[in-house]
Amino acid sequence: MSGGGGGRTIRVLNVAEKPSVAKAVAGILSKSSQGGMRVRDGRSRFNRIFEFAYTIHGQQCHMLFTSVTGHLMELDFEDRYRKWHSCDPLLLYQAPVRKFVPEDKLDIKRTLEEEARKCQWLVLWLDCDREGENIAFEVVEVCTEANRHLNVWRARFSALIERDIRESVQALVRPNQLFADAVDVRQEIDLRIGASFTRFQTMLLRDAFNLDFATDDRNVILSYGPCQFPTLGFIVERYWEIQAHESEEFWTINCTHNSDEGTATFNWMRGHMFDYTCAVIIYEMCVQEPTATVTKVRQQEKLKYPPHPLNTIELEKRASRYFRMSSEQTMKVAEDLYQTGFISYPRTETDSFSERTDLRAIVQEQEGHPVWGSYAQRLLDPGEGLWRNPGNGGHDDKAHPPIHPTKFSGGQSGWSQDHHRLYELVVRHFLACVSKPAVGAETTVEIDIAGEMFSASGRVILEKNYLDVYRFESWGGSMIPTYTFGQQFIPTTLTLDSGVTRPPSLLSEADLLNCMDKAGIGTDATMHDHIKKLLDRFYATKDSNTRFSPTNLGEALVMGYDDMGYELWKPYLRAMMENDMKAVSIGTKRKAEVLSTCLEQMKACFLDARLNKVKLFEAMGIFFERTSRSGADEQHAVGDVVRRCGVCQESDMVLKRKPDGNFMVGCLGYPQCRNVVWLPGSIAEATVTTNVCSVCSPGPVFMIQFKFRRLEIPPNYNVDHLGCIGGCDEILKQLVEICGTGSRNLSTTPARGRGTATSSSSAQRSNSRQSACTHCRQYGHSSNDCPSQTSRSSRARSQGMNQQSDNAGESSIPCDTCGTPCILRTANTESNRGRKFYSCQSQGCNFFAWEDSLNNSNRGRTGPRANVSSSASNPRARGGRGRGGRSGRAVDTTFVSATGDPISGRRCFVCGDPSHFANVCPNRDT
DNA sequence: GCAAGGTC
Repeated sequence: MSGGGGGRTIRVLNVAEKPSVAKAVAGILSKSSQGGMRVRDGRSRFNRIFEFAYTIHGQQCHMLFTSVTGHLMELDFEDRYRKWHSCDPLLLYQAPVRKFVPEDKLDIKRTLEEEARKCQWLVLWLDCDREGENIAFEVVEVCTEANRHLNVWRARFSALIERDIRESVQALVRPNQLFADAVDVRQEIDLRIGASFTRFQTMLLRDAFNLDFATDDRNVILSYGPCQFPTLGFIVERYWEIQAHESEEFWTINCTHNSDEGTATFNWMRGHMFDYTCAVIIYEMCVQEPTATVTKVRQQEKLKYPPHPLNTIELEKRASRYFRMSSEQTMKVAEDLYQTGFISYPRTETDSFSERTDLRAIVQEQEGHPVWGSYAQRLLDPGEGLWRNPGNGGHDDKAHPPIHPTKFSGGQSGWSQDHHRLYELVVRHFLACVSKPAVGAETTVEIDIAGEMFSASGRVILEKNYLDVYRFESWGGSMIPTYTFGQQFIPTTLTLDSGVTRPPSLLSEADLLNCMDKAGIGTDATMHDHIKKLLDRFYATKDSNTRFSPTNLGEALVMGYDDMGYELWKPYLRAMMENDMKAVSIGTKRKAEVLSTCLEQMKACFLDARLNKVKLFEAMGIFFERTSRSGADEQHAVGDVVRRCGVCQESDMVLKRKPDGNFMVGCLGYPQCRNVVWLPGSIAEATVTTNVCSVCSPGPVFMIQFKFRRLEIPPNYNVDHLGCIGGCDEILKQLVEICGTGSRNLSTTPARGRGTATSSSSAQRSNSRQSACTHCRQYGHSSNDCPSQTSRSSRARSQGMNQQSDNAGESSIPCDTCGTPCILRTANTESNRGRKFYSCQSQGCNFFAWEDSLNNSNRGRTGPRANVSSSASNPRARGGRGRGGRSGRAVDTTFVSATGDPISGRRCFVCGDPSHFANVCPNRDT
């Protein structure tokens, strides 16, 4: 870059990612400025503008320093795709998307525009990560729109430290388009996958099952997201592992030895054995020759190092572990402490301090604290030798330092207990980081009894060092007596003890954060959001011990996708996306290429999931009752689009077949929009074609290929007719006049002469003369004939008995919701293998019913609760989900012991009583 | 009404 060094002062607009950075950088740069720094408000009350003079490469600059608050723009679908019923969710894989500045950011946008118009340069001070680069381009877009002549620069800084900042402003570079592209890719993929799957599974399942946890299940959203689902996956996987665990007995030999100096406990170096017989043989050998010989005595100095400097994930994990504080609450409190200046920025990946940080100054501030002040003093006293430069955790986001105290407090009056705890954790953690490790002396003694090796160890803490201030950690010490190599002794006790294997614990919040961190799910700033989302969505619960279990809903959803064979609930998808993003950011893959490949794959996956929706139904059916109502969502499943709705102007009109077999063209916006076009009742088949009517507007209006029933139309009309519902089709109008519409064919009274028109508006007028059904509020039938009044099972049952599909050999029933034939299929999942079910063949329809639930009047098999208690269909009892339990070990083995006595399995070795094992034998010590 | 990512 060239400074120019001309006499003219240029105006430079500087933009940071957040107000605090704008203030900090402006503060640093204006320090030596002659006129000092002026502050004024922008249009947004949070984002103030700092002004001062500065010289960049000899160029006199009038610096204006302001900020945004994170992303300035949002990505969403274009308006016509934003309503849930506006389109088939499949379309969301190609629906146009747009970036825009949302309402609540318009103030910031106006400030940027106003200031940009008066400036010659724009310098971007966004965080130096991919998201920051993307935000930088959002700022560029807004600013260059207002002033095309702006010279755009990027400042790269690794910490808000004077030297860094002063260097970076003299070494401005151009913003990195590739970094921003990578984020564009992520945003678009997240949006399309999230919205399509969320709409799909919510509309599919919400109204089909009684979701007993929700007060109003109409408002429940069954969301899917590439971060929230893998997070749920971790919880479910652990839960299944626990369910699948089969406890197993094991045996171990323990030895103790009392001496004048105390007691040593020696552990069997084989650990434990699952084979009782083997364990007994070895134990007998030891008992026969019990003399122990010391084979090794090792003394070592051991160090216990203080933790690395604190980043967000560690803060959340430790607050959860030490205080049982949720990650969400931790971040809330940390944000508070940050806003009030007590701690540094709390969203950071960085766990090593820059060499330029004045660590001693931070310690110095704490010297006056009544509790840890004296420790801080010791740290700064060279005579104590307690100081140690902090370790490097290996993470650096290049934007923020590790979390550390920035202002002394002996406790503020307005602080909650959580504020006190968190501040204390941050301070003690920082003091620990710059302290020497604890030092211990560890002694290990190994002995040999009849060829079996045992070991004991003891530890003495020599110097506590950082443990003096970091009260959250401890380092247990235990003494053992002195032993010498070759020394021999007779053990005080030698026992054969039994134990049982235990399943792993449910995941704690710290475990969960760990899993997410390792798998790259979410960022330091969002991980707690994903966890909270699982609780908000009723996918998981957290107990008082901060341990997570899946709810029935969470388990059912994961099980459904798992049964489909998809790993949508595993972290691989996110990992793959992360790899692709990385590739885009370094230029080895192109943005468009990654987007199209990934979306193509996800679209195929979405289509397949939709075809296999029965798996989701099965899984949900295990935990929840089916509803008797057929919800509006289900009833108005997507059909082929005929035209845009002229009434609501928002949704599509689609061709549908009603339960009575008649056709109609209805608006997907139902029930908000009730626009409908009734068609003649004499239609046998109707298919939307790709032909567009050349007459009707607004277009396109896709024409429909009709096939009429010969005997129901006059002989001078063709059976086949390519028609239009836009109002231009005289033949269709005439047939409606002659045959009536399907809507009235349910009624026993002849419909002739009452149907009038096929255009939307006149159809509405015509319908307005009829009264709506009092049950379902639909027109076209009375409440006596309302399909929703007949129970699904009895209707489907009778239909199922009376109707057979025309397809050779295939049994079918008309779909309860859309009338399309439902083909009888056979389940092949573990839980329901061989069980028959009906599934609607219409791609957009969700109807599903077990055959036995339709045929058995007592519905015995279908009660979901019954399934839960049945081990055959209960996935919780399946085993094999996780690591799988071992099969029960062989018992009642008989062998002859060293003493010649027969010994059978599963009895106490000491007294022979089969009711207990040796470790609890009352006679053991005798 | 949907995601995840910034941020107040």
